[in-house]
Amino acid sequence: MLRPTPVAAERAAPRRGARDARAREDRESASRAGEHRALRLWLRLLTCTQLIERHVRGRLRERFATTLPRFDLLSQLERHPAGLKMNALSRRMMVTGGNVTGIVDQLAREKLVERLAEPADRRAFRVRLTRAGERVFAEMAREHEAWIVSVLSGLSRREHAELLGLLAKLKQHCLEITEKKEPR
Amino acid sequence: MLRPTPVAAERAAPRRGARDARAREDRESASRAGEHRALRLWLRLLTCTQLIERHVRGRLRERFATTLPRFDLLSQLERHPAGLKMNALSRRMMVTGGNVTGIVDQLAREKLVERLAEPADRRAFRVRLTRAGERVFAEMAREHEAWIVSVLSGLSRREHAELLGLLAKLKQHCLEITEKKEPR
DNA sequence: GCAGAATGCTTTAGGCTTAATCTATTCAGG
DNA sequence: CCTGAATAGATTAAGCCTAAAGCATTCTGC
Repeated sequence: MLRPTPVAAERAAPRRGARDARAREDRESASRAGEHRALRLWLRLLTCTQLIERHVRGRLRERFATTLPRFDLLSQLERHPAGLKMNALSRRMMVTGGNVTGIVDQLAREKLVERLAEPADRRAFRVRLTRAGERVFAEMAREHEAWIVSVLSGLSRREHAELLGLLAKLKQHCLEITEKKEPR
Repeated sequence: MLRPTPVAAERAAPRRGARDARAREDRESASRAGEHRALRLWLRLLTCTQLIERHVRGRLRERFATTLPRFDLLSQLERHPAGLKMNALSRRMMVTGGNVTGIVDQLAREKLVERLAEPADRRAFRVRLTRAGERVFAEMAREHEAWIVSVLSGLSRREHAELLGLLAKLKQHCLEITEKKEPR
């Protein structure tokens, strides 16, 4: 039971060389197979993420009339009670600074976050949760965790660990590649 | 070696019952651990997808002055030379119909796709690649595959298969959950 | 036939996102 | 000091995306 070939069924078993008319396709079959493998993996990764993301967005919307970016920003602040600067938020959320400006504007208007002057640097300021923000976020976070647990409950504890490990490796490699290209 | 507790290092090993002051935290530690596990897995999945997506978007932009949704739409059409109806595109791309309308409008303006009347149903039509669209897409697809292969090259062939299998299971479970909630 | 439901697509309003550009402030060398 | 570079945020224009509403056409059951 070392390798039950878990996805063997995916290729329609086109016995090699069985169709002369398709010789051109067969010619590059080795490298093509490798490339298709990567492509399929990427598409599946994307699909999974989108499915979960859509699920969560819908829930946030119907339960709390809010959005994922807003929730994400609040959750970053919740992990940093002293507050975060705009560029720190931008880096952690993996979005551009202009984007953060808009979201903070909204949340500040709703009194869920506040901008605090940074005495040491008059260009910058700290964004921090208000009391109301903490209360509202705690409520949302509780349900949010339940949604995630539920959506991932199709995998066993062990599979969770395996997936986490594989994604760690993938993430590390992505960071290396993209850092090389965009040294920033 | 049946369960090497792969994520054991992540919690600061609070020996059970060793700290009376933390009794409340320890009480729910089992379920809390499960929840954090799921949350961390989800965040990592999201990060990986975003890293790759951003990489690809940047490349498409700098190399072909195009965007991922446009590329995605062309690639769907490339797999269906006879053309696809709008709602089929919408389903395959996992976006709403109104969105597809806008992207097809653009691509049609650039003469990369064309709308063909559907004699059997005058409400609908087929969207199909033009010759120019085929040519342009072939060029892009070639490079795109190379980017994906490169970005996934940090994992071995075997790890690719494992990841693909785990994601298949996850995807299946997501589909079941979201279908139940939104029968559509 | 025909009324009502369903379907295919578009439009609209609003939020997210980016890249590019701008202003204000800080920093680094001379 | 003072000038130029770098940094922190905000702004802008343009594109993606959604949900909801609207229009035209087709289907269904009577």
